[in-house]
Amino acid sequence: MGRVSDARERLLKAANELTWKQGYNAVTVDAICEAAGVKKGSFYHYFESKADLTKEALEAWWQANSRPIIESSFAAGVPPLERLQRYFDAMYRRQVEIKREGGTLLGCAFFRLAIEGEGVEPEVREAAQRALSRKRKYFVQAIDEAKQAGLIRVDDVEAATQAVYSLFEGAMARARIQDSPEPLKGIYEQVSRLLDVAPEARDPARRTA
Amino acid sequence: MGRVSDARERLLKAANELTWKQGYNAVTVDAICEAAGVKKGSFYHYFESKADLTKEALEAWWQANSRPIIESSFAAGVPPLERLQRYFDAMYRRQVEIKREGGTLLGCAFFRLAIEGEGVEPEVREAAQRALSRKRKYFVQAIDEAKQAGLIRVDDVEAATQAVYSLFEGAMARARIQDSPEPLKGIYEQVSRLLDVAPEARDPARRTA
DNA sequence: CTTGAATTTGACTAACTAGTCAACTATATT
DNA sequence: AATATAGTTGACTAGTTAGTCAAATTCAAG
Repeated sequence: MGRVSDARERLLKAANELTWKQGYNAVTVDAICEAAGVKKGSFYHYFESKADLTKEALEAWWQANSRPIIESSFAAGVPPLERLQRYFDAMYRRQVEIKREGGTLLGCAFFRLAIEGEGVEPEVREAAQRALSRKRKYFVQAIDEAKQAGLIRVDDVEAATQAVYSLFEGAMARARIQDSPEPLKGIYEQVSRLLDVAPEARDPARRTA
Repeated sequence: MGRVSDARERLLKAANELTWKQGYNAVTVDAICEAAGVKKGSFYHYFESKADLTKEALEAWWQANSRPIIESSFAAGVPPLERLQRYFDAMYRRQVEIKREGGTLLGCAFFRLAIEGEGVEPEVREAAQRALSRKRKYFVQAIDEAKQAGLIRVDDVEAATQAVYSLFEGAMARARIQDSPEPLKGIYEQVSRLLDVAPEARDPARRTA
């Protein structure tokens, strides 16, 4: 019973866009409401607080955007190293598109928020960290499988995985800082050195044997 | 003539500490004044605005803290690869100490600020970016020298340097996010794989020949 | 068509925000 | 000791902030 509305979804979307661009503390509830075309009274009908909205917006963003992209790159049938390559490629293209559409390259929304540290409600930070940790698991699994399949020769797999993930997130963050996709170029080549990819497994997209 | 005061220095110091921990927008002028033991009227005697203070605080921090540390690691007499090793080591120890002293691991103050993007005055962001770019130059030079000295075998030096720097900043940022120095462990080993360090030049600190 | 729950609205508060200012105080220099 | 100058103070403004609320509106379901 009662009327129906997509105001909640519009608020989640607006919150994400603004927070991704400007940061948690720079974004006001009023600005989110205006961007969503929703009055403040309605805002508090749907969400308890700004922190509550942001937390839910992050989770919704993960489910609706990040997860589909990452899962299509890290699909089960794809060979482990090619998963990484696909993902780096997808992220490069995505960031270029974000910049083309919105004028600014934004990097990773979760990393952006998680790094804010104190000065952001713990519940929000935790939501961002949760998403990052889910993302990292895809890296860990792919690299583990690559090791088991003998595609990489690295000894300390855990340390190498840490490095691969740091390199990727670092490049994404630097791309944002420089407002340019440049740091994201050719990541897979660098990663293949970190993992000591066996020569016969190099450049999996082009391999024939 | 007139009286003397260290209020300006106290303000710079307080601004840096608070902004590093909480971020630019989460920190208020009132909070900075209170931490510095300075009344608001005095604040505006020394600085035009919050952005002005932050900008100057970043520059002062670079000159008084970051630069000395980086220059002692990247000293001219030190072999290029050992410079990197020294720097990673110094940063690891420093972050551990910051966490011990302040309860939270803070990572890189400039990276933290530069990543905020819109929602921070351009002058402030530019000051942070300037510091990051100065830092990066030490990496570039060391790696160039290593290449010229035949210590590394990597072909695309520029791409490798980008990766080394992304890996380092990514690890620092992740250390902050996780509030743990874990991602900073053993970075040099990973870097030496990125650079394809010649076996005879590995682990420069321990080399005898 | 009635009902009643879901949704919308705009005016409201109380706290906080950056920044201003004129009067006041201390002191280095002469 | 005089005095100009640098530094200090606290009360002030005007705008913004997150969050509240009671009344009005809409519409799905009976």
